[in-house]
Amino acid sequence: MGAKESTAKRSDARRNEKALLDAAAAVFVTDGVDAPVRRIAAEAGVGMGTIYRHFPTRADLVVAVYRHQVDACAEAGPALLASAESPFAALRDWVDLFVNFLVTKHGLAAASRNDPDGFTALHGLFLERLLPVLAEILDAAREAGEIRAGIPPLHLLRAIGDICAGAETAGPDYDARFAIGLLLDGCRYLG
Amino acid sequence: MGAKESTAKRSDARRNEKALLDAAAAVFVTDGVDAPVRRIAAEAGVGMGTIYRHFPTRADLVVAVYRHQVDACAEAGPALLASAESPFAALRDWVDLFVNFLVTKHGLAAASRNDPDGFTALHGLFLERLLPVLAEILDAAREAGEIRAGIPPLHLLRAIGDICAGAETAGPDYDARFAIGLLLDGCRYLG
DNA sequence: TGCCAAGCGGAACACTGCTCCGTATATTCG
DNA sequence: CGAATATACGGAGCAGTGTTCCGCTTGGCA
Repeated sequence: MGAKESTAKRSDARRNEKALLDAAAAVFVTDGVDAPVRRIAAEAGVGMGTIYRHFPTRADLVVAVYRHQVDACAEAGPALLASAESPFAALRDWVDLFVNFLVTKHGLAAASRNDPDGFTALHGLFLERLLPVLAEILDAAREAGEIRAGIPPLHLLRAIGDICAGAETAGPDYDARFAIGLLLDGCRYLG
Repeated sequence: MGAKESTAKRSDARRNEKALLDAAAAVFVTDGVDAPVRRIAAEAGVGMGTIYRHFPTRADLVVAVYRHQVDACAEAGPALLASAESPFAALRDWVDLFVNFLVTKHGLAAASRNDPDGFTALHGLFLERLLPVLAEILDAAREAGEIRAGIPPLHLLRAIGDICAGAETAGPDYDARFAIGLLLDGCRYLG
C-alpha cells in the first residue's frame, strides 16, 4: 500500500492540498483548531468544496497538520528511555514533551472530545502512535520497580489529554502540569 | 440581599421560570446540557425571548437546574469527614460523590469549558460551593499525615472535572475513576 | 373598568458546517 | 498541436445554531 503510480493526482490538486495545510497551520495558531472552515478556505484561497474534498472532516485536516509533530513525540520515547537516568525520569520527560505539544496547540486536546470525528481520526492518531510508546516506557518503569503494576497506558494518556484540554480555558493560576505530576506520583504510590 | 419585597415578579413570570427549569431538567437528561435553546423553550411552551429574559446565558440555566444538587454535594463533605474512618477515606468518598454527579449529567463538566459563560457561572458555582469543602477535607487529611502538603484544592478539583469531561466521549473500556484514583494516590505519595 | 408597565412570543439576523453541481482545467490521446 | 475526458474547483444554497429586538398581550392595581 502507498505506491506512487496508482495515485497520480493532478498538479493543481497537489498544490491546493499543500496550500490548505499551510493555511490551516497558520489559522490554527491564531484561531485555534476550531476555526471556521470558511476561514481556512479563504486563507488558502480555495473554495469550500476543495477543503472538504481533501479533508472530509476537520479532524482529518488537524491530523494532517500535526502528524509529523506527533510522530516526533512518538520517536522521542525510546530515545528518552535510553538517555534518561531512570525509566521514571524518562516517563516524566516524555509526558512533559506531550504536554508541551498539547498546550501550545490551542484547543487541540479539546477538539478530540467535541467532534465525534475527532474521536475517530485525531484520537486514533494519538492511540496509534503515542500509546505504544507510553506503554513501553511504563513497562520499563514497572520492571525497574519505580511504578506499580496494573496501570493501563490508555487511562494515563487520556487523563493527561483531558487535563490539558481543560487547562486551556482555565485561569492563569492553574497549572495543568501540577495535576499531571500528581497523576505520575500516583503511579508510584505502592499502597 | 435576596429579600422578597423588592422583586415582586408577576405571577406568569414566576410560572414560566418554573416551567423553564422543569423543561430544562428534562431536556438535559435526554439531550445533555448542550441541547438547543429552542428545544428547551418549546418543551416549556414559551418563546425564545422568555428563556433569555430569565436566563441570559445557558450557564445561568444550568446552574439554576443543578444548584441544589451541588449544594447537596457540598453539604455532604463535613458529614463524610465526621463519619468516615479517616480523612483520606472521606476524601475518596466525597470525590466519588462528585464524580457520580458529573458523569450522570451528560456534558455537564464539558459545558464549563466550551462556553465562555460557563466559566463564569457554572465554574463559579463549583468554585464557590465545592472548593471550600474540598479544601477542608484536604486539610484534615494532611493534618492526619495521610497526604502530603502543598496540594492546591483548585488543581485537584479541576483535574477531576476535566477527567470526567473527557470521559464522556470515551469508549466503554475507559474508566474515569481509575485516573481519578491515580490522582488521589498521587496526593499520598511522599517522595 | 381601564390603564400601563412587566412580560411574552417568535420573526429576523448572523454565523456555523456541509452538500451539490455547473464550470474550468490538467492530462492524455489521436 | 488540438480535441476529449476525467479530475478538480468554486461558491451558492440548505439546515441548524445562538441571540436580539420590538409589537403585542396580560397581570395587577386604582
